[in-house]
Amino acid sequence: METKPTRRGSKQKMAVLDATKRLSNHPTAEDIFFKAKEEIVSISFSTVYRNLGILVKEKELIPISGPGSEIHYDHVINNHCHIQCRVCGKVRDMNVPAVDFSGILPSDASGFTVDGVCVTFTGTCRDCQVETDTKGEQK
Amino acid sequence: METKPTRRGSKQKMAVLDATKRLSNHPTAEDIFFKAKEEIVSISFSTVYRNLGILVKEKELIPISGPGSEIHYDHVINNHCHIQCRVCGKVRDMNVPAVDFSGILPSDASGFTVDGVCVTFTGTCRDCQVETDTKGEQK
DNA sequence: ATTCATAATAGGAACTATTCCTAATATAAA
DNA sequence: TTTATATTAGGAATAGTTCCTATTATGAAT
Repeated sequence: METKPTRRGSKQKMAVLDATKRLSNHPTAEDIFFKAKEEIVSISFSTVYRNLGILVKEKELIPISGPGSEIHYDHVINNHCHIQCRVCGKVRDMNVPAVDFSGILPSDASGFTVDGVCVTFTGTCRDCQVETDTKGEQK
Repeated sequence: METKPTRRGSKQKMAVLDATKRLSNHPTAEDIFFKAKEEIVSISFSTVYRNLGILVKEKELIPISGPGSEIHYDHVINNHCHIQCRVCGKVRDMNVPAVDFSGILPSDASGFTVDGVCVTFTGTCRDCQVETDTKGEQK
């Protein structure tokens, strides 16, 4: 059968994807919610979460999780690394080659099948370095 | 034990560290709480969390965060990779060389200072593969 | 040993991110 | 138009973690 005319792209789902792309720098679900609200005022948080989950399964987005509890989303789906600021939680891309997990042997993974890898560096972003300096802190 | 208790290592803090070591395989705060309870019945969740935070700062433990929301803790503090099962959340060590971030240039990190890296592979552990097969699923 | 200042505690409330539930609505196919 | 089903908004529920507070334990100084 050819293209099944199902509801593959509801307005809300498209709004979620668009919002993520327009924000462009690893937004959280909350960021995406407010951005999508600009298009569809009535959109709800659960709709955002549900569609984010769907878009991740469809490989339109990748989730990034680091030391913070929030999940960030990236519409750039090629294999690359991220760095997250320990202070403010901000996430940025890194210009270092991503880990290639295609060569990982089953034995290396102690019985696991491997389907992905998430490389997240941690550190302090420029803004937060400045703030720390200003306060003369060091903890 | 009869060693003089100092402020630096309260009974509870030591119980938290011991529990993590005895569990040995990347326990969550909850796992550690119940294990530590075997030593100190009255220990509370907040004491576990507070001491886990302290132990991480003191570099006695490292926190592991992956696709799931829970933080796992590792008492093996040398640089190594982990793999987490998408289905059950289990974490295991990986026999692949860890990413060496000592050569990361500031320019690569777009103004960030880099202080660590977390490499977490994702996949499905043997147990969960079996369960999936049993159910005849494939998603 | 008693007093004192303070570090650490237990317990629980509060918080945050996320998931779940349900009745209502929108959509495509018949 | 009718029907079956996907999707929705809204809010309740959950899970993991942090925060708050009165109380207790500790080491130092008397």
